[in-house]
Amino acid sequence: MSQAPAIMWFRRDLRLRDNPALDAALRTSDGRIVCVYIRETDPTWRAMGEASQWWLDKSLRALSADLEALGSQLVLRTGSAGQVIDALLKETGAQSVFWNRRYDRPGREIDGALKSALLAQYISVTSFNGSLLTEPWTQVTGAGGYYKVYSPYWRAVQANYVCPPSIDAPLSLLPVKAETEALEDWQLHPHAPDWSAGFDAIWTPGESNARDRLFAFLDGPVEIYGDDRDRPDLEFGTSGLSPHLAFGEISPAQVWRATQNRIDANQVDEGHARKFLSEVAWRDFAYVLLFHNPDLAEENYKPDFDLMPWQDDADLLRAWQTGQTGYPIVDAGMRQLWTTGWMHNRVRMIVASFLTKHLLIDWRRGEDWFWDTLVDADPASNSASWQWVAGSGADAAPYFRIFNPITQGEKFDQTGNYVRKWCPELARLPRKYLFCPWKAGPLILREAGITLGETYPNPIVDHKTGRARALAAYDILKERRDAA
DNA sequence: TTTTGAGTTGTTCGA
DNA sequence: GTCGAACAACTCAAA
Repeated sequence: MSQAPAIMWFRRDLRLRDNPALDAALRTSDGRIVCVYIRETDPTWRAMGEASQWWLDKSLRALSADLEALGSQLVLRTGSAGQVIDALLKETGAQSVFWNRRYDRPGREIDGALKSALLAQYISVTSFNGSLLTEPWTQVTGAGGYYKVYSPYWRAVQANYVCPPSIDAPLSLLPVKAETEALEDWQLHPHAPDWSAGFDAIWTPGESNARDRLFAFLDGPVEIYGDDRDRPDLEFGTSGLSPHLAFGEISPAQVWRATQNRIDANQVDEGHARKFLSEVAWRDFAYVLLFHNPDLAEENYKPDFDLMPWQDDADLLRAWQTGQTGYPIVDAGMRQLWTTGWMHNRVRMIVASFLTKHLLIDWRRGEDWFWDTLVDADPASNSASWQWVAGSGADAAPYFRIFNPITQGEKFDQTGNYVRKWCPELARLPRKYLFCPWKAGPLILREAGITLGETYPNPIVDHKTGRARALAAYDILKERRDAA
């Protein structure tokens, strides 16, 4: 007697291994699983940015191929989740639905409503933690609230987290007939214009590539991660796992397990490896903040910041977006982002500080741009990190911490190769002037083939002036607050 | 309830 | 070049 099929609803968990919802669906259905990805049309949904859609396109392709190799298929549907799932239940006779949980407000609302509706029809619904180490409500302070400071949060995670045993991918699946839309028709690959030409050289979406990246990282770079993670001039200073994690092609539990195994076997330096795990836990921490502050992408975490005198300036914003600020480390970062869909973490902080402090532009403009252009754009990390830099966030940088875009370049782009790669018009400058070309004399500029204001912009704001103006803005903020 | 110590990622200035 | 102190005031977490 064959059991009824089960529906596995894939979201940001595009993998077959270590997928608790898929595993449970398998056990319920003897392998007769309807695997579906829904292009959701709910109006509360924040549409993915173009770079993320590029990634999604390739990731769905990879998942689809993996499922076909097991004898199944990936069903693609467009519509509201409720209608799509309802239709699939009717078409296939499935009697149970499985998914891994999400934590942003639209996602929770959609899932919660669907779950109630299905249970009312006696359809079984089971959800799992497939995307985080620990879920946002599990780490509780002595006073019973959620953690708002990372260090004690990390201590709690280390004390409480028990990494679950790994789950194998299904060995085989049975086909269940269901119509699917064609991925090509979704047109996820950027068009008008297609600015993704540089992505392919860096990224290969998909589960097997995510694992390759993890193990390549654990086989070498992790050994000195604590030092090299801040070096944008190194290709393998960081793991490069962020987009794979954002789409769930690999789970943080898999990352934890593999790293912990290396620690236990004394194959890696424990301090450096734990530093890496603490960065993975930062991703969880961002989800804690998002879960308890669903407006994190739109509203200041600290309401005081509603009084901040931001400046609206479309030209300055455009100069920042296009990498034409006249500060080489900032421009290098923004061009790397535009070309590859990714930016090194250290440089993200520098460009974010520059936008919100030197230019006094609202962090939401930066968050929007990153959301559209990052392949790893994540609803929790993106907003939590922008607010952290801007000073409006939880456990944020003190207001007087204004990154100096010259000394940051000198300190972290140690070889200068980062700026030389992304700002090739400056490549012939001696390192002494690489991060501040306007300080070079006319002879040096001429020898380097640079005409400031023509081949490379003059700084759009003077560092000292910009810093003083940002500090003055915080004074205004304080005055307004105290007056209120 | 009160108290105490601490808080991812920095910069500048002056000795 | 290198080093330590000052930069404010506040919130958080735990004793």
